[in-house]
Amino acid sequence: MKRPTIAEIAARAGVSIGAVSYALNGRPGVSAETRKLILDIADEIGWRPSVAARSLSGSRAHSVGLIIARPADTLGVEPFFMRFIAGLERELSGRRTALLLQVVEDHHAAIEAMRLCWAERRVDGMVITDLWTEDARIPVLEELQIPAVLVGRPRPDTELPAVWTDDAAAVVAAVDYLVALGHRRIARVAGLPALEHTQVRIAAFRQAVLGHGLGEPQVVETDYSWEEGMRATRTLLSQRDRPTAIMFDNDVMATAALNVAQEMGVAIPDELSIVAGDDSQLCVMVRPALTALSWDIQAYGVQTARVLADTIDDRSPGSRQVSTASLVVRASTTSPPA
Amino acid sequence: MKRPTIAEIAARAGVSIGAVSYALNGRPGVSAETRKLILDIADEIGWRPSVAARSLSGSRAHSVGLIIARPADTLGVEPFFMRFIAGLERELSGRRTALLLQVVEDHHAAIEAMRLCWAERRVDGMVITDLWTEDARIPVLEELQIPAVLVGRPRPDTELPAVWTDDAAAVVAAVDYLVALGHRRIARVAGLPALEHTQVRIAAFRQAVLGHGLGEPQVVETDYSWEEGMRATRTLLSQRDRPTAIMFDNDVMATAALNVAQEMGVAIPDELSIVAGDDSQLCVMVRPALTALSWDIQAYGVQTARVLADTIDDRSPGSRQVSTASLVVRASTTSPPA
DNA sequence: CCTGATGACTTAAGCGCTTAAGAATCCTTC
DNA sequence: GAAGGATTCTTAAGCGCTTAAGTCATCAGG
Repeated sequence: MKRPTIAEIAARAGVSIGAVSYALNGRPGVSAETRKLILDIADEIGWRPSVAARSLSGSRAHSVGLIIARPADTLGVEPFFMRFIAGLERELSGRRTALLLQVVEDHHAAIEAMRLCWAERRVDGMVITDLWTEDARIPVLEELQIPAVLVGRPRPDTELPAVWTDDAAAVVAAVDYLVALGHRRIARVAGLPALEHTQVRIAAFRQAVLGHGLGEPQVVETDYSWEEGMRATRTLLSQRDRPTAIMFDNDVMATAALNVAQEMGVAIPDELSIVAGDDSQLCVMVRPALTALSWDIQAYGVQTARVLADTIDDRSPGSRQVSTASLVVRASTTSPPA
Repeated sequence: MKRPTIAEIAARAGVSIGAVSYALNGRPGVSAETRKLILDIADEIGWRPSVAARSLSGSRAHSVGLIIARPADTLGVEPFFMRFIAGLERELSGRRTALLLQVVEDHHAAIEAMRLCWAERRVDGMVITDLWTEDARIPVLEELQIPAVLVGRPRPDTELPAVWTDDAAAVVAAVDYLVALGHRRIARVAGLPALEHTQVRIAAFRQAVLGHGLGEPQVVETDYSWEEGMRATRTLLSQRDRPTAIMFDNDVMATAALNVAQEMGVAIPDELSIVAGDDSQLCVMVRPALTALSWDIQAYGVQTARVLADTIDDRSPGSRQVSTASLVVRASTTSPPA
């Protein structure tokens, strides 16, 4: 029941382990005949290389790391990560690379986890999500020279490749849509202000609204949670000149808004249009179903894995953009009340 | 910029690498003085053991595997896994053990992934979720003698330890609650019939209903998805003597029911009471908020990690039961119409 | 003072694989 | 027919760590 090693293959084939290694790795130095014999034996006894051994000599861990920094209870409802991970996997499994997942409480713990993971040589590279405007992980990645790919737009403060989607364009499209419906007072409930993409979206939103000559729009910042979505919506709807449309930075908060509106007697979509910043089953589950910015998260994961693999192999892939989100119109948006 | 090794520590401390190894592992054979010196140096140069090297000699990978078999798009909305993983991590990180996550399409692929993962010596053990009544993974685990823990009740077909929650008791409690409210026609929308816990819950449900002298109850089987939740609800509500209460096997389907009911003009909870089988933010997000069976998934993860660690260390921990789900009453249940 | 135990190390083998360097064989080529 | 070059292997070192076995003081007991 011992797991077979190349030594066993070598013994059976009557050659040295060196020859076996060459054969199995498709390198020159063995005749076609011998190679076939070795491969056949390996196949027969079900041999698989020990990652530990390969890592030790080849100095490759054959794994990549993903560290998610979120308080545990916020996790789960956000469908983003599971989709993204599924995408990563789809690409990684073909490359015989494993995904090491870590869930930690906060940014600080994430950096510690990163350092540890790297020091223990557990991974060859890392996927960095939830980028902050000022992100303390970047200098650490550079200091330790960790191959990594940023899930977010390319940054001036690093050479690290990024995989990104044109958030700005998507936000602009949504604003254009609302304006075309006749809305003049459009507000935004943004996510964590420390996150880079939050800022990008806010900026795009402002520009779009100003571009339509609608004056400085209102933007409320939150932490992406259900609770803050409720709070923000309440704040916005309690004002005198309350907005006729609100764009939310994710689907969870948009759902929260639905409840607040009901509670406050604000009809949706007749008195208030709502756009969710992420699309997921959640948007279809609620009534009215939510108009949302929909993007292919799994494809995002696939691309990310590819760029990371290239980075690890020193093929410096450069940043890559994936398709822009598209607006899926459902029942939560319509023209504003006369 | 090279990562430090024990050889460097040995050189600096003026001792052999053997001594360093003993000191760092807290084993006898070095004086307190020398030990302190070594530890200080290790700390100073930021040494961390290379997992690869430890794995090779110690024959421990210091990782455990979790393989999730779900079509990618079903993933995400179900908050279960993220919570569960967060629980696993909380326990594992303290044990310097990493979590290797794999997401595959189906059961068959899961078995392949298991075999590969084990053959490559990537993990020391595995967490097995979504157990089937007849589960092809069990014989494989036994054949390869893979340490594993089953997330589900102990089984007669294996010695593998299980971490489980008393699903039956929870279901019975929910039925009792509905009966106490006055319901006499209670139906159940169950999850995947191939899954073991689905069967357990169905059996408990039947028994409870029969025990109250309410006759054979109606049970519809589904795949846990939103779509089938809709379909099942439609089926149940289109009958002549339609149920006055329905218990769903998860939160997603219960949410779907809310929509179907609205669509069919069935008032909730006045004309139909709904109980969700899982609790999550989702249950609070919808209107009316859903009465649900709530259980501490994170704690489940923690216990699972513990039992797995013990299994790996050969401390044959035996199965462990975690706290039973409790019924959280919200707005979706009330007495049946007169 | 010698014996035997104990403590504090060192030595060296080994985990399973990669890979540079060496050896043996065969084929060219002038 | 000898030198040079391929081709096909073997040898052995090394990756960073663990650990059984060996060495050498030191010290208590008789």
